[in-house]
Amino acid sequence: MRISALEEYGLRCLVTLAKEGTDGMLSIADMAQKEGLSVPYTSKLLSILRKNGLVVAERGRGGGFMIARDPQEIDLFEVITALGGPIIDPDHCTRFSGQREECVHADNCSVHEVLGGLAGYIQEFLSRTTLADLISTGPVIELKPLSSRVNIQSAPRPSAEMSGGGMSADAE
Amino acid sequence: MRISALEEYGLRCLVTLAKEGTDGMLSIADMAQKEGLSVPYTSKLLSILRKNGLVVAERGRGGGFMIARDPQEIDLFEVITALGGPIIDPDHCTRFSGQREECVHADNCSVHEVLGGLAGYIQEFLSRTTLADLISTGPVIELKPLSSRVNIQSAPRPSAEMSGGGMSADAE
DNA sequence: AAAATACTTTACATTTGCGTAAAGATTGGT
DNA sequence: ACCAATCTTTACGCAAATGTAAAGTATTTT
Repeated sequence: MRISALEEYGLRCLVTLAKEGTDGMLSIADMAQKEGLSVPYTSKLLSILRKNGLVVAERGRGGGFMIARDPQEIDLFEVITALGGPIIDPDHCTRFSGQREECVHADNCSVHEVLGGLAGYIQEFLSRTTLADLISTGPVIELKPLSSRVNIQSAPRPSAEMSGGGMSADAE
Repeated sequence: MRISALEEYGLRCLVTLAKEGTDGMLSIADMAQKEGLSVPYTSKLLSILRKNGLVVAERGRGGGFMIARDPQEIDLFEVITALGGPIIDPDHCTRFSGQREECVHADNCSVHEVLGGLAGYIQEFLSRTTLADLISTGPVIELKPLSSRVNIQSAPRPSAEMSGGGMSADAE
């Protein structure tokens, strides 16, 4: 359960483009420069965003990328989903079926249910935050309404450790 | 942003152990059987859970694994963190620094802030759900209070479950 | 048109996570 | 003691994600 590199960097690029306004344009080189990323990687990133309708591209001399819509009309759920795929796969149960064809908990799976609930919960948070919220001028973001924050990073971890992995996005 | 295999399967094993009660014991072979996983993989999973203090192991003939505490005392944040690492890395900013030594948004990073907020939000959800909530007998899990759900891929499922009897031996 | 600019696509190397396999260590029964 | 059951640890192969590289396509300027 963590943010993938594509999600992180892609969101950043989008925020940077949003700051340029709906008619401002940035080339791949510009963006790479601004974000401290390599040109090829930035290229891939913007390409994914374009294929998902979040930015529009213009080719040829003087070309570049532009945000596709008003930042207020782009929420983070759309962005994260575009870059990292769905929070919970539609084929969750076949993906995590272990050695069998079908998951042993095919029906009556409390784990799947609670994780589905979590996915919805996350979606709710992301949906009510837009790019516009991320480019407001204040030093600290004012998160929308009921964002009940909690101190993060405080679970005890006795020993040993492992890391979970991310997944990637796909687009046409 | 998705659930890793370790998180999914590890949580399932823990739930299965929780159903056995605080004095029920399951061997790796039993668990592999019950969960439809391979024996070596189950071994690794339970080993991680043990190192994180979520289960206790007993070696030798008649040995196996037992849940470490009352299911009511184990919340999902601890489980997910144990299996998949922190939602947001403490070294988030150096991990996602692009080509530079330090992230270009080192300070004043609205993206980092909102993702930190998301992590806290997720933690809040996971913290208020315990293993006990996942082994209740009702047809559908009753998620704790304010879980503002949104429709997503999780269909409600009927329930009729039984937990198989385990084997037992004495505790460590 | 030719050349320069800039996006587009495909292919590839590297790293990380997933899952398997095999050898080691500990306990209990005979 | 010895053997069998069972957890423990380490090492390995495979697949997916990360990031790079290079060749291709479109547009504008001269």
